[in-house]
Amino acid sequence: MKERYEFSEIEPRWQRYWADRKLHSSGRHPDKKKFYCLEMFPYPSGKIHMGHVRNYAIGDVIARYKTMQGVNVLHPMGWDAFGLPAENAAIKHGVHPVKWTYENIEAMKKQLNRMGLSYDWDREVTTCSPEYYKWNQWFFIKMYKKGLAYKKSSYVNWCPSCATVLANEQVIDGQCWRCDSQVDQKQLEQWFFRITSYAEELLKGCDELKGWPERVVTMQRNWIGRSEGAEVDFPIAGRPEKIRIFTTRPDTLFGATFMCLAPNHPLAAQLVPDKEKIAPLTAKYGDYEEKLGLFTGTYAVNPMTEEEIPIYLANFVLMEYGTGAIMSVPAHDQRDFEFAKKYGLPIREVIAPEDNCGKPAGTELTVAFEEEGILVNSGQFSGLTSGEAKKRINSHLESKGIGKGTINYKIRDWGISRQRYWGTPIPMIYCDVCGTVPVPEKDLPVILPEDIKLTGVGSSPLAESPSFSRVSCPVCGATARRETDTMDTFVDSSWYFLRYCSRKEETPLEKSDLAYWMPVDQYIGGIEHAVLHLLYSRFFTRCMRDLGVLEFSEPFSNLLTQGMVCKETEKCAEHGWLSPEEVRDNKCHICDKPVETGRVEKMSKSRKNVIDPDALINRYGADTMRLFSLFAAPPERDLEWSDKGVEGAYRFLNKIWNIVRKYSDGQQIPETASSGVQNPKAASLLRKTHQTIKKVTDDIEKDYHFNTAIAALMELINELSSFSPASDEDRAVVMTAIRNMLLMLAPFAPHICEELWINIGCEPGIFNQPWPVCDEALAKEDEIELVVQVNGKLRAKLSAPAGMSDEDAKKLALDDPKIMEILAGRDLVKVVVVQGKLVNIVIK
RNA sequence: GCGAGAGUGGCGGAACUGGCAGACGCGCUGGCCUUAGGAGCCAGUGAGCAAUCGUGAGGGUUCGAAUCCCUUCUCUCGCACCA
Repeated sequence: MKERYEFSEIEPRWQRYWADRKLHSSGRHPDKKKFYCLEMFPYPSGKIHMGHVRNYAIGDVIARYKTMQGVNVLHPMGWDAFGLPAENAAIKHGVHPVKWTYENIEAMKKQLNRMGLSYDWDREVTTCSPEYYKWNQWFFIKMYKKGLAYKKSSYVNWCPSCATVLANEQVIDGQCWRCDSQVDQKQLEQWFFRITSYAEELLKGCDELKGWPERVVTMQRNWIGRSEGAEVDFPIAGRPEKIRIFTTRPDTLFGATFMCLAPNHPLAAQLVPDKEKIAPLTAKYGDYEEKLGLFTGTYAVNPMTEEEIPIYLANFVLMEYGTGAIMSVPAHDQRDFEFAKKYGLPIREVIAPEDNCGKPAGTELTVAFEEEGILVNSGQFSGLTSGEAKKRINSHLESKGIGKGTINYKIRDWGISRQRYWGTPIPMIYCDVCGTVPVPEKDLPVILPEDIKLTGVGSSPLAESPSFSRVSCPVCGATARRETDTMDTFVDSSWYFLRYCSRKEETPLEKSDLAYWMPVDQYIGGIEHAVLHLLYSRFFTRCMRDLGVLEFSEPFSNLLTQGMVCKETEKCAEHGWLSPEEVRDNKCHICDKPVETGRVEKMSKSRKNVIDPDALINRYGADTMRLFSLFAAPPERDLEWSDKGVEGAYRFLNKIWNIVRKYSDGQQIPETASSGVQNPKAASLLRKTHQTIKKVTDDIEKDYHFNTAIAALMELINELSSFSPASDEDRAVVMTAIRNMLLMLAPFAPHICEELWINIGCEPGIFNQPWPVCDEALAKEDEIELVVQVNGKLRAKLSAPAGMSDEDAKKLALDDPKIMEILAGRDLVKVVVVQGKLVNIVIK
């Protein structure tokens, strides 16, 4: 065995070993329990960062641990390969997105393999390959036919100078990222997925997400934003139109003393033709610093009281929510209250607090009473509770044909059209004769053409390609035109986890494969996808279910949102942010000025507080990098990077190397697991070994708290290294400890464990070994430390036999000389005994 | 403003169901070894001379509170005039 721990020799060798034997290749074994372990696939930017390292290290430990538990594990990886950066690279450097993307994938795959991750690369998915996006198109057509994909007019960011559509991330402070021109909103016909049809189901499904962090579920609920209420039509005095409003408080209808419209409500421009007057409202639209209103000069009729009430335009009323118009009930809505006070509008109480015997406040209100209560001043409905009144008023509205109870959602339909090149072509054809026609299934995929010039100027890149857009109509054969927009890349990531389940090219969604592997047992990724990606995936899964592709609704049983990787920032007064390499002895490498150490923040290129995983592997090896990122914090919490901490992890691995070397002198010592070991120190080591098995297993099972699992292994090593065996039996205990320690450390630091495993004379392939099982009898302490408190304060620690009775414990404590001294001359009130742990003596 | 999470040594973090606060690691101190140490090994390390005091602050429940309850402060994240 080598004297030194040479990770740079060991790691590639074992990576080759795993790959050559296809050790991570998974197949169906219906008799075995399955486990689908999935990490969010990366965008192939070309380089992995510490966030990836942490994410994938966590997933890899779980996958390897489950494998050792004898579970059939699926652990795939792929590439979220469509997207804007490839297009930007093309515009800036003239590299074709295809070349750029595939080269990046190659580079990143190498990096991932250097980390020693246990992926089944046979199942690799690359979303920009026609083999993959063909199915995006297939789904799109299926959804179109079910009415779940439709077209409507919507706004996009438009740069007038580049004459192009901009993605949201290309708009910086309202300006174009390339030319700084002011960005306009332009109306375009675009494709949408009708996610609102599933709003109710997606919301109800939230209750089933028991394995998700509560805050993610809450964010999804808020995003869907369900509220129950009513829609009511208010006639306009002297005009034919009606104003439809949405309210969650139909019980307050009698208190509506005015109305407000959003400044961009379609009626606003008709009621106030002078645009100049509306401008100040538009300028402060949605700005909740102050409430601004403008009287339109027109009145509406409150359908309950028949009163004429003024119609205002108001900056706080949003066109995006509800109907863009509200009835204003100043007595029972704080916003309306403030508005009424400002503009001198009448305030009428129609709800009285229940505990006030159903009487209105009497004195003038200083704030709105927003709670529910008893109706007053409400005609036939007076005296009812709010809850009852809502029902009756809703049916009253319905019988009169002026409104009805409705449910409103914040969630909007999902706009998927992108006026970009590097995405899935939307498989639709526009024919002057037949109208909008889907591409026939047999003609899929609609291939993204490669002979395209990307300039960043002009309309959608595909629209500039006549060979792409000109097509004959699949129905009538007439000359027609293809849709030239591409799909949002969130479409790609909404079902990639399904694609991994099958290997066959032609049946990407083999039902039996999906039935076996899905749902994902553990999904791991960043919190930044709490809403969009995870919600879209839940939506897609339901659509597929309704298309008969699969038979479940929730794709991810358990979700772990890992924390960010952070590091302190360093800044030079003259040269700005500095990377770790640019700081020497706390001084700037350019000007030698002292460096200011800033707060700990998420690693980011712009703040230069990044660590390059490749450099780290070169210096310490993948096992050290993995170990540190798992040890420094529990997975769900933010991790603060520490160079010294990395060295600590490296030291730990070296320590293990040296211990194993000390005992692997070529001759094999039989191991033991029996009780009745003579040497008490050896017995203690054996006990510690089994206690560690229990602790490590529990820590992994319980919330994947790898940091404490690793700490337990460190404790075992510490005890192991301070033990000097004197007999064969002692040496056998040492081998038991080493063997189990290697098995438990293997998921965290797989390479070194494989290497040491063969060095203690075992057959190669530590991951073929079962996970160790704790022998409770051996783990049990035969002597305990009995803590003695007097009035809750620690006064003595006595050693006592395990399993002693409470009476004996009490006696032992009271008989202790030190305790007797304290108790002398005091009244004994009572004695509390905690079985096998503690005695608390209460005295006066 | 609303909602969620967090606050523990010099630092990252431990502490089961209320039962020895500070596991493990980093750093620091001393020693050994060494031509040398930013290597390795050994010992120590919450504060305080002590009695004691210590888990953001204040109160409460309890024989006993980092843990449960109330009040309050700070930080992080999410939502935010949602009618």
